[in-house]
Amino acid sequence: MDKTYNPQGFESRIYKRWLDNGCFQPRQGKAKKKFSIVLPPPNITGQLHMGHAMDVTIPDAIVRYKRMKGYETLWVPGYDHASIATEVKVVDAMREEGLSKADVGRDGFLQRAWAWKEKYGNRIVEQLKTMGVSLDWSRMAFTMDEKCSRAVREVFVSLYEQGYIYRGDRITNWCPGCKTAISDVEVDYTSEPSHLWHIKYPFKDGSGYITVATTRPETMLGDTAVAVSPKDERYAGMEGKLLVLPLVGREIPIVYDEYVEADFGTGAVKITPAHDPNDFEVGLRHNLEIIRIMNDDGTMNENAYAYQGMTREKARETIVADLQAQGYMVKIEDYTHNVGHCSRCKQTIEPMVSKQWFVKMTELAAPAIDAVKTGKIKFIPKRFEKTYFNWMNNIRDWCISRQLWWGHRIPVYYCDGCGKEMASKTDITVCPHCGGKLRQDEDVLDTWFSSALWPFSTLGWPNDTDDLKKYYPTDLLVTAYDIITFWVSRMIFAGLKFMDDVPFKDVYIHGLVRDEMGRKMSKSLGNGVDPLEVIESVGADALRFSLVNGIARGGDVCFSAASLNSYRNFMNKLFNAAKFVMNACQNGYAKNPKALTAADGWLFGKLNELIAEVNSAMKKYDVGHAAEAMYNFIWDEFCDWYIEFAKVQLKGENALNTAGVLHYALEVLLKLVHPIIPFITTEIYDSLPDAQGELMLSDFPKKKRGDYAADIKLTERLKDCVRAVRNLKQTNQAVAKTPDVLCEGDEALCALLTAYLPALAKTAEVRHGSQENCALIALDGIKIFVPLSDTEKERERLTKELEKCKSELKLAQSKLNNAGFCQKAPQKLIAAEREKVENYTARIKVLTEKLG
RNA sequence: GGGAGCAUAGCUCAGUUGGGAGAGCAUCUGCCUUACAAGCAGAGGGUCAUAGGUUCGAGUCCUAUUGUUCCCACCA
Repeated sequence: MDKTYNPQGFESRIYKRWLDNGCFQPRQGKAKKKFSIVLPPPNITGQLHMGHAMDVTIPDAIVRYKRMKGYETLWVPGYDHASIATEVKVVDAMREEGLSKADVGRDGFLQRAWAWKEKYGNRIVEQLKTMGVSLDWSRMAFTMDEKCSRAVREVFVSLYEQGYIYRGDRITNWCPGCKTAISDVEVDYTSEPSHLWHIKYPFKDGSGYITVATTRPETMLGDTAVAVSPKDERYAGMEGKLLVLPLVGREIPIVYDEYVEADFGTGAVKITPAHDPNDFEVGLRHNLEIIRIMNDDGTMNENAYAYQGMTREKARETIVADLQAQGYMVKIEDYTHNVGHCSRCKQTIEPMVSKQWFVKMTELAAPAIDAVKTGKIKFIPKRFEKTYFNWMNNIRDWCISRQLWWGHRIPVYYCDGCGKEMASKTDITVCPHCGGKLRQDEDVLDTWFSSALWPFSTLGWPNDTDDLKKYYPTDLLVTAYDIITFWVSRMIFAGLKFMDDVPFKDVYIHGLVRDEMGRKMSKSLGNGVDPLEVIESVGADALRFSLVNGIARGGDVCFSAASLNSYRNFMNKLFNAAKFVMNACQNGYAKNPKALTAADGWLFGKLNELIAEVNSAMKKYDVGHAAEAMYNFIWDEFCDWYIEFAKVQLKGENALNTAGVLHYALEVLLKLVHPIIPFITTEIYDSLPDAQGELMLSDFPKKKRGDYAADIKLTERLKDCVRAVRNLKQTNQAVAKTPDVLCEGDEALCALLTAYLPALAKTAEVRHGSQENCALIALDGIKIFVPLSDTEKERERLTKELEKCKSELKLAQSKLNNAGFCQKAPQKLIAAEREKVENYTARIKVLTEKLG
């Protein structure tokens, strides 16, 4: 072992050893049960960030715990092809060479994309390893590898043939930057100042006009009606009346539709079915013409009259100017509204009609809702079920086609000969119906289509593999709350549909990692903390501990340098405690240590309590609670108390046994805390005398047999006495630096004071007896006398303490005098209050006597 | 507009089925005690957002209010 804690010196060495020894592969254990879990696949474009670090630390702690508990444990790694994100990066890279997608063509582009994936895809994987994750790398999966692609095809064709997948003209969120449809969840809305333009739409018969209000005047070119509320008296009897569209001259009707609210704007809405989702619905109801006025890149198309070729922004500007010039503009109000932006390229989303593929969701969602309702799947914390239900109950059809090249190409073929359309699990070129030539659909699938299958595609489905039989359904999914809708809900319906069983039993939702000021870590703010830099400076264990601590409520975690520092210090503490133990064992130690002293028994008993607490927390996946309990135990109980006791005992006749107790306790603690901080524990365990095998493959500690209640009680009283003497020494200058101490009362306690007090509170010898001119410490069953050079201050202290005792006594008595309390409170509490009365009465007597 | 979370020490947060509030950091004081100064010991600091209610008893349960954060919807 090194002289100081130096994680850089051993973390990578230990990880390599785990890999070489195949420690992460499942093996049968004592529990005769399996525990399986899949990793949320990070994007191949990604660099490790704190979100990943969190995604990985919690399950790793749980997986390591289960493994040590004797479960046959499998944690499946993999990564995601990230269709749109990757395509954007590859396009960017090509642009630097002066090339576009059109220049290189589909095949050329895909070649480049795969090359890109080969080059960068592994980066995130290597970065994950520095976190110490015990993923079974031999089962590494990729959403576009052969296995996963086969699953995607199987699912698509099956859904297609069962009629769940259809193609249709629908309004989608069109991104003119990425030139593809994107799903609702890929749109970010921001509130932006703009205007509400009020425009005159004259009647054809010359009898005046209607004023419509709009936030997007450029879309008027595609208007095919004006809608009003049927209840709006201002427009009574006008249904079907024709208007003349300004600048265009097209005649459009007034329609009545419930969607319009009479009290907003002018009560009249221009209807542009091709460029607004609500208008589209109105259009369907009234059988209106759909006129698309923009190209895929957001410029105005051939339906845009004089404005053809202009950008959206330019067209708006020009149209507004023209309307004003021709007297159609009634007024322009300032107006703030929400504008959608592409979450990838940030361009303004254009709702636009286009031909897209959809999955019918209502029927598929029903069993998925049921699975959570009936408790087959549990969310932890439970409140996230509401998010899930809210989403699933209002589910809309899922637009699964993307106008991109990087991804799973939609396996639908069109025959030029007979015009038939078919989906196929394998690539086909000749029409099975007429022998004609087939064309495959140009679009690719939404990335989430393949990740929805992750829990079974990674295990080999649609083949009936051993992995699938053994490990599906998985036991747990750990992820952040921001992808419940994207991903969790889709895995659930896919699992139920194709595996006829839930994909996982528990969903552990954790919060997001924020910065010290509570802001989301983001590239644009530049406030992201790089986990790799953290590992470089303080080690992976300190990072893991700081991520795991304080995640109790599924709330967000603020990552601060201060707390990271305190966990780094904790690692140092553990390291040094281990050094002390090793030193103590140098001259041998008892292999089966016994509770020869009260302190020994106290430690055994407290360790037993800790083991129970950690087990119960880990069973509930409450890693944060377990971590906190161990932190406090190792620092306070083990280091600050037992090691100090041990320093005394090691000088005496029980030295070998004491060394054995230390050895035992350290081994138990290393095993307990290993799941959270695997590196440092392994490094120390390796150095422990007589350690055998890999710590991560060893059995989780069990309670030591024996009843230690009495030892615990006695030692806690000893601790009280030590603290009281320390306090006295610090607060009263009339006490000598190493005072003589006398005590009388409880024999056993007096003996302990004689043994330990000189070392722990820096006193001279402790003898039996009593003395005048002393500070008096009166605790339960014992009196401690410390000589004073000046008794003035001591009188003050005693008076204060007497007052305190009296008020405590009064409080306890008033509780016991309360009839309601005595009748309804549990017996244990009543007894405790009675004991208080006894103790305080005794102490008051002693103090009163002393004060004279 | 709909829904959810949060409000506790100067700061960041714990507080498990209701039984007299805790930690880390920061502050102050004393210690180089041979595992650790990345440490040890001691101390100060909170009307648990506000107002009601249930209860023998409320930080904890209920209602309302205020502040704050997030999710969903996307009203021209």
